[in-house]
Amino acid sequence: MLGGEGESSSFSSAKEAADERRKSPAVDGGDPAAQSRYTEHGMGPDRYYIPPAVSKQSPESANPCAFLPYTPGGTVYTPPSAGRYPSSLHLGSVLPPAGFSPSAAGRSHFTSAYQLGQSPGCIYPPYTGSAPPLSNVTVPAAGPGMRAQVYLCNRPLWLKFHRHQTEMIITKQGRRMFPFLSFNIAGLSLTAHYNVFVEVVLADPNHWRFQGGKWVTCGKADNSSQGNKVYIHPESPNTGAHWMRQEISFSKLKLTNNKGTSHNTSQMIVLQSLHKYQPRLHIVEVTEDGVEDINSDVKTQSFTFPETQFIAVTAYQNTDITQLKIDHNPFAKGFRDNYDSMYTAPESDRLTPSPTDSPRAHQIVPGARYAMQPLFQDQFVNNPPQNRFYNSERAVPQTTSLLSPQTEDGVSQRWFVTSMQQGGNSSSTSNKLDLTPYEGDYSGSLLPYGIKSLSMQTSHALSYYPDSPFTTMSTGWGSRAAYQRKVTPSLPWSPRPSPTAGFPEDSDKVKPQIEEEVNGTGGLHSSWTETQAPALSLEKANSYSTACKRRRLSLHGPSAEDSPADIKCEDLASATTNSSSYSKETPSSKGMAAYYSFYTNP
DNA sequence: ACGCTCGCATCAGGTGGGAAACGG
DNA sequence: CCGTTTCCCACCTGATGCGAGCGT
Repeated sequence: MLGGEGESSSFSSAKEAADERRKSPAVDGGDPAAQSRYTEHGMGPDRYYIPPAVSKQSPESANPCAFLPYTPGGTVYTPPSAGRYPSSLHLGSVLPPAGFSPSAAGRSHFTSAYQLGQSPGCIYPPYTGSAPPLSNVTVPAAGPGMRAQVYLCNRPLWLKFHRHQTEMIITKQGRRMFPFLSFNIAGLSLTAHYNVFVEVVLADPNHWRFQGGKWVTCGKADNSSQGNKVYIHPESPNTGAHWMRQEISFSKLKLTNNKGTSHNTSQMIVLQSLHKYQPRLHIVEVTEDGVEDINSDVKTQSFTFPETQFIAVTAYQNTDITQLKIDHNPFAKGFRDNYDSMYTAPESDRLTPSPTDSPRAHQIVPGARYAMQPLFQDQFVNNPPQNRFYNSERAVPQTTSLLSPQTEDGVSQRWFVTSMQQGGNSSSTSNKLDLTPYEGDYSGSLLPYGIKSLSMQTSHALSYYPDSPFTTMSTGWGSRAAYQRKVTPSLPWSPRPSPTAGFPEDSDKVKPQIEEEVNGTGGLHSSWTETQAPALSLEKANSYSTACKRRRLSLHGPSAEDSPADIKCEDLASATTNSSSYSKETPSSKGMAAYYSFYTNP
């Protein structure tokens, strides 16, 4: 995939562009000036985000799949002294001087009030149904001033954590988020340049404490926090085509409690333990040099996904969260206690974690991880494409209908936030994401949920990696091949050229891409399944059993009903009989067919 | 001889657990 | 004293380097 000649040429040009970009203060994380643009400067940390209250279903909600019933309304809790808009964003000259009032300054703030429905076949009642595939979604024609739509790619996984109140470890040296933020963006101008970054703001004005098995408020939050609150995506600035081409992952974003950290500030966001935070995605239109384009009507758009709220901790408090982390985070595989049981399927059916397994399988769904890891690793519930993690947080161009998981049945769960003005805030201060819509289906069909998620990730997730399984499967999973194909380590700012599409000139391919994603099938799929079944080595399994002895039990004994993590592979298999694909005897050759069955058989 | 593929060893970095240290 | 933070540990994965084997 990356080996193409055309590709290399595009890469070189991209590299040059990257070099140019590095000069841009806006993107060079190492440049203080650049940093200052987006880092918190005097803008108090005292900005709070109050989750949107449950809203009445919007008209769109009529079509559960099309848009989530959740409300718009994410509001930003603004202490008297705080500015209304993301304070941490000190954009200086780049941003309109007068406040960041969405309407006034051309900055829009969106919450996940709208989520792109997945499409028919969605297993979650609230979402399923007539959800239109992406193609049917009203996506404004790309162009300057257009409002973007953002999908939280791994929303299902986030929801799993959210149900237990997500916790994120913060350490002095910085700890990556898990789940991490991963988005798909649509509606940007193909040729315009944008900076994409995440800001983490206080979600509420309280200090939290884990007591009696649950989180309770304990005094007021310390608003004196200081330090960087923004993480600029390494590939910023880049064209809209580039951002829309594949998922945008923030897997390398690190959280720290070390205010004095002087290194890697561009990769670290400073938080305070026991405080609740709300990540927000910002998309700022800039000039090619990374300077905000003052001629643009819509300069900045912000998106908030309530389910990504989390409480920063230095040590996990809720064992349910710990278990979820262990179950889904490949790097924590050593702590899994049920590793053996996970691989009860015939050797031939065991999908080896490696090379696709974990890291690539980051954020996998519990059940999925055991069986279709490689396939599902990504977004669905979770898994981000591998290269996003290790090569550059960014995906590979979605060439062959890999763009989106929302294929066919549109099962792909992309939660989409569209232009929703910041207004309409609910007075509710509840920090809980309103899961009403989900709870029903979520708890009731949790299993399916995960499964579906898994299936979804496939195409998309894989697309992230230059050495995506899809790209290499045809020739086998040789780890070697995968490695060799990995994107050459490039400068952080290097725009990642799309192997198949030149950058950014090929932006016109984005559209077709979307269409592909909607139609979603790729010949690659079959080959993928055929080659992605490397068996888990017994040796590995054995070594793992040792680790399993260290098993840790949840003090609260998460009930099976509400602890997704407890769902075992076998459970999934049985529970998803409909989705025959999950059968232990599922030959890898059935792969894709089975794979899709997940979607088609809610 | 040269280039390529493959396997292995090594290293870096990520993970949660647990004990020790810290601080109110 | 108790809650929180820090540090170290074992484990895991991916990346990288090296040498062996093979074909041209």
